[in-house]
Amino acid sequence: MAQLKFSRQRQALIEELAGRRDHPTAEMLYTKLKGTMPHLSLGTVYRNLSTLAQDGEILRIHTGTTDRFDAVTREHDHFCCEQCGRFLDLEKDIGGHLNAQAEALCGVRVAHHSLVFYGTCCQCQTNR
Amino acid sequence: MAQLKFSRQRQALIEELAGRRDHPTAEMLYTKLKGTMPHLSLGTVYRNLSTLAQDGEILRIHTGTTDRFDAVTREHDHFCCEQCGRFLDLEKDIGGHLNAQAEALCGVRVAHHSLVFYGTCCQCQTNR
DNA sequence: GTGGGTGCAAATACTTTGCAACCGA
DNA sequence: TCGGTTGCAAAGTATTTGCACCCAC
Repeated sequence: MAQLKFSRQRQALIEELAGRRDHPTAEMLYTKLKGTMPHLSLGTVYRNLSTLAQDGEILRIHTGTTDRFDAVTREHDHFCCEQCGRFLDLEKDIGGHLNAQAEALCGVRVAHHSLVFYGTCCQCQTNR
Repeated sequence: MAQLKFSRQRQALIEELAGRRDHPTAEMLYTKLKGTMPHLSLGTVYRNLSTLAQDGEILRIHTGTTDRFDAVTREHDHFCCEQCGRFLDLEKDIGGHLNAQAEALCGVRVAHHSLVFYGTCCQCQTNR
């Protein structure tokens, strides 16, 4: 992979993502940044998010529907509400446990930041 | 949701899935069954897999790329090799742990069978 | 000037859906 | 017969990619 060159778009993306805790989708970031950068394109957003995620600068979280992104790369997991889509942080206190098991079973180390727990959040449970 | 009626296609799908341990994709099941049911369509496969998963008869596993399906609904987790796509079962001995944390944090119960751990399997690690 | 980055649009990958014909109860 | 199911094709959603132009170095 070649050397990264500075770009206004990537910089804005990094700063925007770092400033929020709601694990936005590519579309959400695009819509927000489009306000100040009218010519920004969705392809550019995806391109940069993919690059940054590959370089480990940010997290890309697969959810089954739309991927979410997270500037917090400290090891932690996530909870996704299957009803309302709310996406929350979970602290990680079970990493060692998981890795021990995965390693014993198939000789791997589990990638950090890779867990999403699905369920129904308290709000949605109340509304049922 | 209306009452399910018997169908050859759904029956074949259930049996095929029950007979394998490789967590096939919809496409893989379609290709296999197409051999004995030439008129089978991919839409039917997806339709039935979605129904069965909703009814809890089978598991639908989101992987970030193509969804995988599993006839084993006993509570367990999965490991996905990000390099070769190998998809393995992990036994579950941490369910209580996870649920306790999730419940304390956001008042939810985590859905069963929902975890996929990403990493690099031993084969792929050797080849690097 | 050169090579990486961008905008735009088209393409891709996966999955769902509308509809008329079909089939199980 | 009635209503769920199918096959087929078209649509939908999320993401990637080709290409000509642009800009950081």
